[in-house]
Amino acid sequence: MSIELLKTYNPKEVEDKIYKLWKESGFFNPDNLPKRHQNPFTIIMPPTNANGSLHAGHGLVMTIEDIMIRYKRMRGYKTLWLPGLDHAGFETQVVYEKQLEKEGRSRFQMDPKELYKEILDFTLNNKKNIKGQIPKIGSSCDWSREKFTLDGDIVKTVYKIFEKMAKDGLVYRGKKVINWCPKHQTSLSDLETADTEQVDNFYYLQYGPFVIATARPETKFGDKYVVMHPNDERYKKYKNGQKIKLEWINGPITATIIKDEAIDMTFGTGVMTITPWHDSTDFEIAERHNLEKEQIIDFRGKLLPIAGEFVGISIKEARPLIIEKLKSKGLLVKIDENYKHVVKKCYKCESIIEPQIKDQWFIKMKPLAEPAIKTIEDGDIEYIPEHYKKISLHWLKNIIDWNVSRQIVWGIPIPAKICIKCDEGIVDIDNKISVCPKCGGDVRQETDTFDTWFSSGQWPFASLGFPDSKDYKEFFPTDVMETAGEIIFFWVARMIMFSLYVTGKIPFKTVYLHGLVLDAKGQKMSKSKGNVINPLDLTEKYGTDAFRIGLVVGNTPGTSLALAEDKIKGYKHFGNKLWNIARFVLMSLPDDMSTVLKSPLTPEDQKLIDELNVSMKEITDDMDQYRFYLAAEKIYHYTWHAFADKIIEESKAKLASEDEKIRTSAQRMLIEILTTCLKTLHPFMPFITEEIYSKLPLHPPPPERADGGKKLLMIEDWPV
RNA sequence: GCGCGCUUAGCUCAGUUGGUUAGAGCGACUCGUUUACACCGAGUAGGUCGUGGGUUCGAAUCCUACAGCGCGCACCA
Repeated sequence: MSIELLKTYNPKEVEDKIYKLWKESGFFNPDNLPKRHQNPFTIIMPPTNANGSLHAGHGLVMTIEDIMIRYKRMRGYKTLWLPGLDHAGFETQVVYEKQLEKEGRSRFQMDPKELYKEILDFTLNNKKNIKGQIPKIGSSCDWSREKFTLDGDIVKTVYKIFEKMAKDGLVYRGKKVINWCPKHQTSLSDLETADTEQVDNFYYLQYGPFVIATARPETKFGDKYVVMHPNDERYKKYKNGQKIKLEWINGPITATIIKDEAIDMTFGTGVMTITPWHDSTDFEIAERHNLEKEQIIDFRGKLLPIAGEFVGISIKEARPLIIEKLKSKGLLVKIDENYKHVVKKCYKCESIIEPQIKDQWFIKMKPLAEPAIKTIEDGDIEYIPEHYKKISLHWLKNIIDWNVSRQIVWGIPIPAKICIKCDEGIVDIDNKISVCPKCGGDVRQETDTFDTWFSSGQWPFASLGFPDSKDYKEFFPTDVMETAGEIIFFWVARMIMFSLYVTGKIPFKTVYLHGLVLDAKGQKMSKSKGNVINPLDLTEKYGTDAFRIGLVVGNTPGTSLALAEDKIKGYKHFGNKLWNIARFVLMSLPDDMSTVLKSPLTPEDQKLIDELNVSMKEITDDMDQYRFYLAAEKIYHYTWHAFADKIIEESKAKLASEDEKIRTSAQRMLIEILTTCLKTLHPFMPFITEEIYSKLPLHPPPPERADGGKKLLMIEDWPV
């Protein structure tokens, strides 16, 4: 054949053209696929946070999911990959607040409506930007079904489910100790705090006849209950409820003895005073004994009037001053300077979380977790890698109620009214309630928004149009949820719970979890370290195909991946190798292919085809078992080191043979192996394979093709 | 404290249900410009598979103890 291909493959010339071709074919949309595509295969894309640009992790998500979808599409499934974008509540609000800070502004000086509008503009901008970036990875998702987490129908579903939960008694609003971030001025769920070990001073203080120990003297102003274990022999002369008078930080007080089994007799002195407003253990003790609770620290992290002379001072500044005073009063017994303990911090800004009592909306989790535990234990959901199953079960079995209220504007408003008189919270999705049903008082609109995971937990069925849509009926439950191992609790476990509760079905049959994408040295990427890799820089430099297969080969699910540029570069070379293989094969073929395609194979060539089929069987097996890291490596190895290095080298003699049978057999063998390699490589390297495929002299397209004869590799049959 | 991982060639990692001389990529070294490709080809070196014990005809693979590293969860003041 005459050949017009250059010696070097140029991704830039090819990629945009090919993506356009795919998109225009309509095959991203399952409804447009040819007749043979009957059984649905569905992946809901984890909605991409619309608060920045695509990062390396997105590159991995888009690649793995596209591999799954392209493979199943070629195997004849009716494939739906539903793309989505996420308003990403708190995450986005944090990003935006940082931007405000840089501009010397603050959200606390802004009208909430104005702030909301600004963040909305910011998000919509990012959304547009990201939508332009996703195709650069080659993602064959169905853009006609794209969803955004703030779409009207999504919000409607979320409201309905919230109302249902309220009716089922799964929602309550209560005064409990919550995690308060003093910087972000919102409560956070337990998952949004990070435990950090640190070394602090541990102060032993004289409290009447007792010595108590604390790391937080600034909370001790209001401590008027002293607690010990009922079985502690050392303190058996003190009786529960007994009053004692003692000198404390700001003068004489009367303390009450409380006996409670929560006390660890072996820790410290076995005696402690409690601060129920700022500690959940203390809160529980206070609840058990019906004790008074008093706020000591305000929501900004400053001391309240109960602290007397220290009022208005921040915790950090107050602590040494208080210790100084205690010392001068002779109440400081000793200081242990090596006290190792764990403090909770805001996972975004690392501010120390200040526990506070606050009225918040909670979801009762035990009734939701139990069916999920059963389903997972029954093996209805496959976890890849499997150990995530244990991790999930462990979390589900120890689950605690979920605070879903956030004091931020960016998110879905909680549809409820709050009674101004008695503080009752009333779920009101239709905005009809104007009088408190409990006390008859006036009500105000709730201003808190939902934890973003409350709505994303409902994403698989909400995005498909639960409960009445055709899509929901056809594509739910979905097949695979592919997402980051990091959000196994935040998202995966909650989707399972929500889905079972709302639809009675599992949301997906398989969970495939990938690890973190790290930099070449194996370090976590962060803007402050300056080691962030922009995936689009790599696709620009080495081509998208090289980026994709480089990301997948050797990357076992669940383990983090060091993204080395050299590796991507290596696969660019592979792309070029493939390109030249195609050039060689095409050069070796005659202009008229009709005899070649029907030509019988010599036993020697037949053996090569048989060996190819054995390899393909193995690769198909790996694909079915989600071992893409192995499948990719095998097809790479076959193409380069079997096909190019051996089969093609040996074919040169055959092609030069005097015997026409040997020549045509070799030609047929070459085109068949090349075609098979292209098909098998297509999920990993879609652009170059599609481009080469379009140049091959092939059989006429099968008659049932909906595309009127366009030879798109994308919908060809998978070999084997 | 409880739980989950990881430890294999200089580096990054595979090794699927235990089975012949343990693999790949990158890197190193030697040779080679043969007309598909130097983004190439032919070849070489390099590992007591973290340590000790056990199961087995046979273990990198299963069990157990220990060590080192990483991560998650937890209300020890």
